[in-house]
Amino acid sequence: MARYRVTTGATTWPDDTGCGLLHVDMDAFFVSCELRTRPELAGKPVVVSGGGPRSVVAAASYAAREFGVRSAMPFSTAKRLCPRLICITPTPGLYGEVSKGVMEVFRELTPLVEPLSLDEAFLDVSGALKRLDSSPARLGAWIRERVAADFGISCSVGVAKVKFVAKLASGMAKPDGMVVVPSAETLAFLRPLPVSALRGVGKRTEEQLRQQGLDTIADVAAAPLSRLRRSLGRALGEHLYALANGHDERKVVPESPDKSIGAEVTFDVDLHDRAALGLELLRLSERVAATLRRRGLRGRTVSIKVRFADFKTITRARTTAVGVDVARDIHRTAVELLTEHAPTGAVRLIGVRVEGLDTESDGEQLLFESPEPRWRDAEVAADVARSKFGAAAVRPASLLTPRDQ
DNA sequence: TCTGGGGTCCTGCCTCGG
DNA sequence: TCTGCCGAGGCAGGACCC
Repeated sequence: MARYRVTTGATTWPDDTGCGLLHVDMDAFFVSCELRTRPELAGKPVVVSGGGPRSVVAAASYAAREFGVRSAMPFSTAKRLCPRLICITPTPGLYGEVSKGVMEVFRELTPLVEPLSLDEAFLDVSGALKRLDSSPARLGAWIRERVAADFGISCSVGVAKVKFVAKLASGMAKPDGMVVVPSAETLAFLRPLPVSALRGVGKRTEEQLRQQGLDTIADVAAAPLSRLRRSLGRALGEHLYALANGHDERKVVPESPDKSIGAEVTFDVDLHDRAALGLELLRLSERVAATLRRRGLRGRTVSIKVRFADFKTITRARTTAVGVDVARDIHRTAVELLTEHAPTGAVRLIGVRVEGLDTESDGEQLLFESPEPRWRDAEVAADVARSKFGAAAVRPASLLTPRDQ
């Protein structure tokens, strides 16, 4: 794969004709953000992690990765692998702020920027090449220089004809590199890769494919479509067959509407007490409702998620006639679901989610049906107070601690 | 190893109404 | 009036992604 790599300061450029898609991925993003104010930690094994007994690693520096530390790994495991590991707790707001700035740099090139998360985005530069008198690979190099100069963090870029190949390419470019897959070489690039490189193939599907003797993307590309449909289901079978043959019709979509908003919490120690769980549901409902109102959304379906001590996880949902964005309404439904439909037992995680979202204006007439519009006014007033005086400024009385009182 | 938190999408099952 | 069919929508669970 080394032949696709473009070295920094290159004077000759690969054939990138028809490669209008860039995937940009920040390297160890959360850690890189933190290191901007703590340069003395550069080159050391550092992770960003919550620090609680059940925390996992949110991001690991490349020095930490040399010890086998990976993101999503329990922090306790990471510490065992690397006893000298330095742990930084996440700084609220920091990553979003840096991300916003980086995305603005991307938009200097093209309005077709699709953020996938805080630290990565697809860019469709095909329409901008003429205007900028440039090529995709040159624009990729420009982005890497600008992000390093303006934000002090490195990023990796993949350049290809279709989204999923561009994303694979940026993964191979890591850290701090760029990989260009010429359009004509898409299939040759894909063929030797393991099936797990296909988007949508996780642990389970990989196992299933390997049991059928399909180990590489070339194997999947050559497999009969009917067999893939049968063994994986229609949607996934067709999806993987298309990807394996280099087809990915997805366009770069700058904005896609939210489908659901949720919040969940894992307790340091399992909770048994239903009253305590009810309070946690209230806390989570407050967070979800505030996010809904901030984004001008309401949702008709409220669901709860309960994970028990043995890791068995259930979800329960209820759809209402009226769209909600008020914590009191969300909480009421969540508690009903918990008491009426969830078995008792030690709980390690609880969550609340609101689905079936619509913008406030779409559901304006529903306002008149709302049983308690005054609660909404009160919560909106609380939003304003929080924005002025901080998140802890206003809370329901039931969430006050003895110290607050 | 002992498993976060925020999401999306898919599948299978069930119910309901035409 | 009863029955079967079918599509839509709700719901639960699972897989996956970042």
